[in-house]
Amino acid sequence: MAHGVQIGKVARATEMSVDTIRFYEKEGLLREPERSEGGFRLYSARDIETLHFIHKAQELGFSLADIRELLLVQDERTEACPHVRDLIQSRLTAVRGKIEDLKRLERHLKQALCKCEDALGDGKAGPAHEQCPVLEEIAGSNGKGKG
Amino acid sequence: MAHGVQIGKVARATEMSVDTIRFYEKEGLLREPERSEGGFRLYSARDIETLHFIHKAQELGFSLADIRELLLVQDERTEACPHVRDLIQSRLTAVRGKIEDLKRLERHLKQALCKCEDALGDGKAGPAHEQCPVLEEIAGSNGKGKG
DNA sequence: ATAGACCCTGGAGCTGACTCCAGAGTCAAG
DNA sequence: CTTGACTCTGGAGTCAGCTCCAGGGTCTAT
Repeated sequence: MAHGVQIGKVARATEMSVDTIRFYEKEGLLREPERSEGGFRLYSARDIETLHFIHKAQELGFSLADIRELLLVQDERTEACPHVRDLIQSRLTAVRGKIEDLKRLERHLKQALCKCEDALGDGKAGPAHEQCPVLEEIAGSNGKGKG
Repeated sequence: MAHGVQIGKVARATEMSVDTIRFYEKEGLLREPERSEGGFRLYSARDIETLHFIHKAQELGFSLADIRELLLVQDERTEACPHVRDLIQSRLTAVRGKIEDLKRLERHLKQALCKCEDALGDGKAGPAHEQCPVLEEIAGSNGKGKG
């Protein structure tokens, strides 16, 4: 076993599960590794790099489909950039949109939480409210949403 | 048909699909509405309010399971607040974490994009790069990630 | 009575990214 | 040679939140 590491070790090294690694292979993200005589997968350092790449790219919000493309591009090592740039551009736009959404969401939740705590603070030994103010608010403000 | 609106109209009013509304009923988010003689669902104004509530709560990032709870709490209209507060609190924490993640992601993507554009800018009529700098970077920085 | 729009049920299918399983084979150590 | 850890395959299952479908029934207008 001079060349290649068994899948279990790779799994431990990359903090992925064995199943996940096989899954990536099946999905075309990881090339088919060499095999031992008995048929065990034997991975090279390069494969482990690929797995790290996948992990990183995933953290950057790329889907596995995106990553498959990135990896292809990496292999062809030709004019990758325009395509990669577009991928990144669209990712970036999406991420920015999401951040805005979440900030709005955060504001709403913060308000809701304040109301909740106000209500709880004053009704110490026996709540006099008919209804939770937060629920009322979610229910109440019908109509606009996109603004 | 004095009482109740058919599902199609409700769908249009709430901008949900007919299937979605039936799905919410099946999932216990929407109570079973009255029926016409022939078996058509007939919704009341209150049902439509519930659907708006679901929509709003979803926008606030609550899962359908959360929303089911919120709705239950709403019905019991007793001491809802502590429970609701906890739900909101955990939502808020999650949202804040996500915002941080996304901001980090945004920075990375921005950097990546800059590199891409630099590379494209100079290799106008025939790229002299062996490899896209962005891909190299994703691949390169192995090791730390949580810091 | 009939056309056409609408609605019914239930059950399957979809997306994305895994996760789990059974039953069989392989490998390293003692 | 046996034990026990590891690996193999193929396929099914999971989660959330829908979405679609067939094969029928209902409602309304003419």
